[in-house]
Amino acid sequence: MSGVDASSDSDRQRFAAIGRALADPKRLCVLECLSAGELSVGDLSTRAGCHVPNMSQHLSVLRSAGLVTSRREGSTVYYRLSDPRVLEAYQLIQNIAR
Amino acid sequence: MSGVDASSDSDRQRFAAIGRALADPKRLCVLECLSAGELSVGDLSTRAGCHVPNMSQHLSVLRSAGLVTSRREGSTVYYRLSDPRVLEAYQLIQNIAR
DNA sequence: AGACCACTTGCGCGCTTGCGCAATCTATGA
DNA sequence: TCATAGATTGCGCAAGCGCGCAAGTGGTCT
Repeated sequence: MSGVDASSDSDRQRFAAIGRALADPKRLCVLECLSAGELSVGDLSTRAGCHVPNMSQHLSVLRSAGLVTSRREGSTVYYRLSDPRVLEAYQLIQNIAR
Repeated sequence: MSGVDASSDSDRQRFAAIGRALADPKRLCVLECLSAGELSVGDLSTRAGCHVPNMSQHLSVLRSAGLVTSRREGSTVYYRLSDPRVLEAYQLIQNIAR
């Protein structure tokens, strides 16, 4: 438990992918917005203050990293956090940054 | 506690800086190595399998993000984790990646 | 069918990053 | 003082990222 075992290089590659997903202010904004529940791409883009295609790309990064999942209802796609630990990690980072 | 308050854009910028620091496999390797205690730049570079100048740059990124601190003893510089929460955050990311 | 809405994808452009290499700085020795 | 070891900094290049824009896809209406 809680040991810090050495990781293989390919493991670290996957961990780094999560780091990259957390490396952009707009993507962090998305995580904050989704903490209250699922939202559509359009909603997220207005809250983050960017255009829809741009938001779609950011969401693609977050989804590739496994931080969010999507659900389609009619023509609109709703995104949600895939795991509560995602929020834990973000809050930890916020605390570290003070 | 543990509320997810909306952050200002400049706050998210700082949080994202920590994300970027966690976005590289070699830097994650450094965090693993430093989990056991402080190490010199030369030691870290051999463990990460890279050249000393490259490691120095990675350490500069980690230090700018506030994840590590340095201590000079004679001509060698020792780096250590600045906060145990840094390791917590990394372990959380490892768990999320499954 | 056609028009419309929500979203995704592809392209092109700047900017940033990671890297190797050479040069430089700092401290310890002879 | 000179030489040497440890670490940092600057430079140049290839690769990657964030963005806007245009085009394409999937779904819902009349």
